[in-house]
Amino acid sequence: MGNRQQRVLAFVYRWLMDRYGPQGWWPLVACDGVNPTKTGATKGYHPGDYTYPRTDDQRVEICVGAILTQNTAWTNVEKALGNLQRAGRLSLSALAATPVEELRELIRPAGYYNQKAAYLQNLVAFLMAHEPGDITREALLTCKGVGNETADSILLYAFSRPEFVIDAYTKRIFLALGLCDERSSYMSMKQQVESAISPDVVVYQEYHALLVEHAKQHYNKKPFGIGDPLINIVKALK
DNA sequence: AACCAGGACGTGA
DNA sequence: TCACGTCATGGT
Repeated sequence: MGNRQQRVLAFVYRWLMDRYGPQGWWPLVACDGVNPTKTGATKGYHPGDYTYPRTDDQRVEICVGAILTQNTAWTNVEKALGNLQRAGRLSLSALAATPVEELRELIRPAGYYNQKAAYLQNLVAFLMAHEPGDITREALLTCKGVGNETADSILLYAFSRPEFVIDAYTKRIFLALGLCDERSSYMSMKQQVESAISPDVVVYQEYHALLVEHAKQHYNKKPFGIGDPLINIVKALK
């Protein structure tokens, strides 16, 4: 029964990669990656280069971005990250030394800045207290402010672990393609993909990024999925 | 002028 | 478990 879903998920990945090309997630402020074929925003992305993150600071930047982007447009996150970098606060030690009032002001453009400032301080303390090899999904989830998607984003993009990320876009697309229903849980969808696509950090990184890019084309205004060619293609698939 | 953005938490059924 | 209110800025 999972056999068709398996084929569909593999097909969708190839189709998206064919259409959009490598996405080069996660974006980094101090990264000069450029891909002229990419259709979406290219700033800070490094398509085809899977050697990131290269430094502890880049790892921290990804973790910070994962918190800041919660229910927030990435353009707003970029402003906050820019503030942090200009203030020299985009490192673990600098963040740990930043008073929460200052942190709030720096990340204000990302919204929910009171909550997120506290979440960031939690996460910074957590990261300082754990070795990279020591960081498990369960451990991350004990941080207040780190839920399923944020944990998986951190693991996949900052620590190169094969954890598939589900987000609101993924659910919209999977709904339209008949791969899940309205009340499918985060974990059920994650496990569905992870049992269909063998664990591979690069594939998981690209697949999630490709789903976001595709959703930005066809799934960010209601009714979702209008004009998405995948719907009919997948429907015709056996 | 609504509506949505790469969610998570606290609460009450 | 799960549905609902809350958190907040900025672009379309």
